[in-house]
Amino acid sequence: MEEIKNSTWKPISLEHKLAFSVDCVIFAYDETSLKVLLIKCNMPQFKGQWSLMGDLVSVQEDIEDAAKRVMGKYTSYAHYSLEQVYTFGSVNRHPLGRVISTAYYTLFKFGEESLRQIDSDHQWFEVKDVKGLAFDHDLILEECINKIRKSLRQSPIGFSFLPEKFTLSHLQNLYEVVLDIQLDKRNFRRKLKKLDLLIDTGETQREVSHRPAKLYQFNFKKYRQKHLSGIHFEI
Amino acid sequence: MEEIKNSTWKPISLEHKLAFSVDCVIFAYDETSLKVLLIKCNMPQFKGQWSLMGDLVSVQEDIEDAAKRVMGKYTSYAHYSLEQVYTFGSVNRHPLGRVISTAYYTLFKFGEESLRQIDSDHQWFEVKDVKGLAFDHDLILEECINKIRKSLRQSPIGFSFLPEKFTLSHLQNLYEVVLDIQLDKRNFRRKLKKLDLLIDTGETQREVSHRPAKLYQFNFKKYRQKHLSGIHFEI
DNA sequence: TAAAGATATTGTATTTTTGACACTTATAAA
DNA sequence: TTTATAAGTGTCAAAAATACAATATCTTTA
Repeated sequence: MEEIKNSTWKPISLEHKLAFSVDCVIFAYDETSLKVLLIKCNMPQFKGQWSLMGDLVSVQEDIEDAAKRVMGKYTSYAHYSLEQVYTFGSVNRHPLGRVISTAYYTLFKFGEESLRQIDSDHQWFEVKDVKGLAFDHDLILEECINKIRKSLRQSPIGFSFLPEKFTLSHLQNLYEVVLDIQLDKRNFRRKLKKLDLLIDTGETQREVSHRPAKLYQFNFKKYRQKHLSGIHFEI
Repeated sequence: MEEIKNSTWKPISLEHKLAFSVDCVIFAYDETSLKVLLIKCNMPQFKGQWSLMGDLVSVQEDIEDAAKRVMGKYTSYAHYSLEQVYTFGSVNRHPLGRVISTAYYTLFKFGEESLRQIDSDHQWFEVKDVKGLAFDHDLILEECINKIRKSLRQSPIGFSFLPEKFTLSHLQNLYEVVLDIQLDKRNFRRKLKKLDLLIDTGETQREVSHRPAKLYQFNFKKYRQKHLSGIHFEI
């Protein structure tokens, strides 16, 4: 391997070679709660505990590619959002040695094709019930939840949770569940109308035993235009 | 060194040992512009270019401690804010090998003791004039500027730029310079009064050749209380 | 086929917040 | 005492946020 030198131009020592990983928080939303996918930790130090999905990053791999690779075990990640959240670098965060880790999260689309087969070592949990994860993963999850809540209000990531066409009630429910708040139906709809970022598809729901709702699509193109002109988004 | 195993319990290979650095963006504000401290890059690949301050993180060092160590060359960092911004992990971002780097920024207090002696290899630049930095530092700086602007509006980081006691005009000027906007004096003051986070010290400016302004302090304690109760801050 | 059940859709009145705008005041210097 | 300089202050109109309830449309069931 080629030699790396530090800023004072001395050859890099072993002191400066360490392991680097990505930890991926896979969120999903099922109309009643925000869920996170966890895996059973097989390290003796964390026997019986669950952890986030993660893996070491190889020297020839971009960290974002590593995150996509980890996500890719569970879904066709290309369709989903992927956000870097924070990098955790305490010396003792990993019991087997120095591992710095960057956390990413992604959102699973509701109503589309489901996960690739997951074995009994994997399980979905409601985020509000999660506690006692291995490593510093409680902290990582907490930061990711904070970030997703902030982003949900200030960017259009929520639409990644929903199918391409959705009703206004679906959208409102998503906000209520993820943010854990109650919203007024009329005020919510007025706000979205003023944002002017939804396309009325002209279609309505099928096979529901009540008045069918109109289906909308998010207008990503118009959003990007507004975003580039510095127009603020807030729900 | 102890052996690290990856998630499939095979011994870790050299493929998973790499170098990790921190890059620090040191901002300062001098009443007329937002400035950033840069250092001349002494690598032949970037001859004549400037770069951010950074260094490799050693295996026994927390990444935040490494950032403080880098900052500490220039100031008594303990008093200053330190924010992690983003981690840059492209395979080819460093010409001498694989180096993943986490970016931090800090804000220098205006009007307090100045920098430790900096040599001719260091220089302050107005952020709006900076271009053509070494490595991917243009990108890193851009991300830090975006973050600082966002944080300035949504958290009380601006006060880290100011001396403990400041006038409302100082504060307004800070917002105008860093955000590159114009603010109405009366509306700005009304907003701050409603936030109810400033303490009137009872003191006024000394030795100014005009009507002396009142001096205020930021009420960090009250801010923390409000913040914990989920009350939103926005200027 | 009529009634019941379920969810969708819509408007108004009140309060709060924002944005635009100009004069008076306090101090130092001339 | 006059002048220069920045500090400090209030109102009106528009926009946004909040609180609140009746009607419409579809399916299911009696």
